[in-house]
Amino acid sequence: MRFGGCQHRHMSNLEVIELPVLEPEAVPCCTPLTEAPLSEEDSVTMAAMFKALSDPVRLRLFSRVASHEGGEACVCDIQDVGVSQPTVSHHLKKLREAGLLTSERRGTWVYYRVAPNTLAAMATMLTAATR
Amino acid sequence: MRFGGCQHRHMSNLEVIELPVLEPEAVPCCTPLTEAPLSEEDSVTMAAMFKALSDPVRLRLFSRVASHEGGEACVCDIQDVGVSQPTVSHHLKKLREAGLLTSERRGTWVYYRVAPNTLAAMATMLTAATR
DNA sequence: ACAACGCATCGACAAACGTCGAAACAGGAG
DNA sequence: CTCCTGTTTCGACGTTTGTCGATGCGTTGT
Repeated sequence: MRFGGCQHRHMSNLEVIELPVLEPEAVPCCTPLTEAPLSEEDSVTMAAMFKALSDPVRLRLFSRVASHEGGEACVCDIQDVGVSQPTVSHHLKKLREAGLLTSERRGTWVYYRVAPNTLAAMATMLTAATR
Repeated sequence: MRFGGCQHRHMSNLEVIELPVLEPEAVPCCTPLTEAPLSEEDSVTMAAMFKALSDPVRLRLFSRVASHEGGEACVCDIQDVGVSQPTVSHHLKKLREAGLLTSERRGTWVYYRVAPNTLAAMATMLTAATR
């Protein structure tokens, strides 16, 4: 099959090779935005997380990973978002560096998952701020 | 008093003049990011909201407004964030255009408040995504 | 009327960003 | 080993962004 590509549903029991991820267990901060003004240091940390989701393509890629069955998706499953494949890879790297996604290679494919900690921090800042 | 500036705690009962605000009652979207992949249109809308908080200075300004007593703050109360006054004004405009803040002029001063709707949309996307 | 203050706008500039094609890298299949 | 496929990295390019000083506008007080 030449063009059949990506007929694979999360196959388990394969050798797992970790790819370099910046911060494995980093839960950055924070208190809700309404409670107290952000410190200069925390603002830099949190702004970087928001910046990761501040691009439409990146946001779509992230939502595709987050909503994918099994909680993970390989690049080939989500890469048709209207930009070239190198650009997709570039955006996934940004999401990884921001601590929003993790990735691991299994054979030929690279699978991305949502890193829950960072998302939780962002949610904490916003939810309590909704009054 | 020459340098006493900004000794004013939310004085009520003053004539209120509305400044131009882009979207008064616009609640953009959305479903949580884990539920379904974002449409291309929604991704543009939501990315713009995240982008508004993607700068450290802007995030600090927003948190200062959000955490200020009375739920509002005038520019002079929050403008010492390490950048020039025109830059502060520029960032506040960005936050206004993104639907995150509203502003109104009362006498000499301009007061900013948090617009709850937009924040709620962002929180909705993130909270349910924390699993 | 005039000066002083608070805030917004304008124009300019360097840095950062999103995008692409070309090339490199990694695994699997023949 | 060699080809093919999936993914990342590399340069390059045009656009956007954050920042500033100078200027303008509206209000207050003298």
